[in-house]
Amino acid sequence: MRIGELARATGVNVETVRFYERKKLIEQPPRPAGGGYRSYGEEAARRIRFIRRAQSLGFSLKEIAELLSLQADPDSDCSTVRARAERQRALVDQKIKHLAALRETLDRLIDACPGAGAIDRCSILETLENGDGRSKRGEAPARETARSKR
Amino acid sequence: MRIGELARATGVNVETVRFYERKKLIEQPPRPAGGGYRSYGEEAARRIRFIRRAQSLGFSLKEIAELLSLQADPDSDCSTVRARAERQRALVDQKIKHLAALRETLDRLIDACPGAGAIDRCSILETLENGDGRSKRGEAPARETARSKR
DNA sequence: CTAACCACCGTATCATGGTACGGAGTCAAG
DNA sequence: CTTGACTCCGTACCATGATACGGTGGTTAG
Repeated sequence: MRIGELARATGVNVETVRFYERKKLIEQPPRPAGGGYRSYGEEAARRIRFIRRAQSLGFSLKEIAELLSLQADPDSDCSTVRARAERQRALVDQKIKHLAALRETLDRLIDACPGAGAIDRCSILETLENGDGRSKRGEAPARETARSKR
Repeated sequence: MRIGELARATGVNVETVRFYERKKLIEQPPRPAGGGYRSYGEEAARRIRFIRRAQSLGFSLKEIAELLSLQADPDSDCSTVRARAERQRALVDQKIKHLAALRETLDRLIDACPGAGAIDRCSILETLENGDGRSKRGEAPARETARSKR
């Protein structure tokens, strides 16, 4: 398989394949001596599908790289992988809780809104202006990139 | 108030204030003629708090800019704001559903995992390899940046 | 008056997950 | 033997939400 075929077979962009190579998520096959095109095997396709499935479970590329190296390491144990999955589940739970609280607040705001009338008496905007959206002052927005204190 | 005081008062970084200015979320006061420091009023502080509160409800800076311009437009109606909030709620609902499905899948995987044993018989990795994680082939990972087809 | 300390400003960098581009090389068909 | 399709490669760019840096200039206390 050449790279274009691989990309088509796995439903990703050619550039994405190269991107994964740069990120060491898949191995770049050597160019044939004397020049020519790289040739990819089924292994590469399986890797890419692995990556996409893991992404769909919410794993980041970094975490996926870790899963892949666990997979490659004969000394690693299934319990390690399981622990990763559990950590991921806990993160997902956290996010769900956060979103549920958000939803609550939005609900309250929407219910309190008369739904018509001049903008300067909009209860939603007023709440945003003056607070009492039950959020701590100066609260950091829930970012994806939560690299703990730097 | 000078910028540092404003930043302290609102709990954000000075650079963040400037960043919001560049993004036109808050107005940059003119420098006094003849040089000197810009002076910020309570208005600026209210704006920044507005932004942080709206962020904590899941609005992006772009959406917040829209809310702010609605607020500034005397012809706009409360119903428009309400509609934004409803759209936001729908998005939150969608994300919650997505995460709940994720959680389900992770749960199944974790339950099926023996929790110990050689990595090459790990059922979690196997599922990622061969699929049946109930996800459509070639599924796009749920990204935040969902700019519809380009 | 001068040392700290802040403000100003443009630009660079971070992380995340890609996508795009341009020029050169390769390959197969006509 | 040329054309068109593809590959290769480095680098640049997209969005998102900041944070950092360095040089210059204003301000204020001692």
